[in-house]
Amino acid sequence: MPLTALEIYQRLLTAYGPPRWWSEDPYTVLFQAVLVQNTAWNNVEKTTAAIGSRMTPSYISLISLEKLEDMIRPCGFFKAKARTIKALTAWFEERKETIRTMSTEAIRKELMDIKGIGEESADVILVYAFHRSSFIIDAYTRRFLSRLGLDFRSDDERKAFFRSTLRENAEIDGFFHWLMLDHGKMRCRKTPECQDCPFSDECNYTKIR
DNA sequence: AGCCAGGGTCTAA
DNA sequence: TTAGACCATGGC
Repeated sequence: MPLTALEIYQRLLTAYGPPRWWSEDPYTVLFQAVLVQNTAWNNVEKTTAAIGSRMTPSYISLISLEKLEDMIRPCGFFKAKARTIKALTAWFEERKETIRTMSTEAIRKELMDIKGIGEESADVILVYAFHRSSFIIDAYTRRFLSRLGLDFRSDDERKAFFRSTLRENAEIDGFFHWLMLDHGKMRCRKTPECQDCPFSDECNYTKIR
């Protein structure tokens, strides 16, 4: 009998909870969601720390594209990311008063229309910046499911799996995603020691690299 | 010394 | 619609 999403969530909560939110500041979520694209979180943290209190919509929209590129260079793909952050910042400044009146789907479509914002970044922003329900499927999530023997053909199928036993709720979606990151960082990363792992019975880690 | 990291875009078939 | 090249830096 395979695990359900609800059972997975409950085990993660017991093992690692309570989870932390990405950031209380919505703009920090937008900014870091772009920086972290195919990039180690370590680099994002260093870059964010160096930017400090200048990481505001008004400052970022004020400076030149080249200056922004230099500020985020350590995160890689800096030309593309700087353009994306500029566009995202302009959108946020224009829209921030009306976002709460918009449907989740409407916000998602506008985010996806920004070049450099794909499915994952849009979902991260929806959940952690705007508290809208949406499942975030990233590399950690795919690895995690795969190690539990849960294989899918697409991210839509992965989302459907989560949604089948969990109601639409932004807090649950955000906490769940963060718990999977915590789990991946603590357990399933460089070492195969999984004795205390809440999924030791189901996990395929040793078989799957 | 490679390989990988919390992706996304563009192109070819 | 899907696979593969490409973008770029830092850490191990």
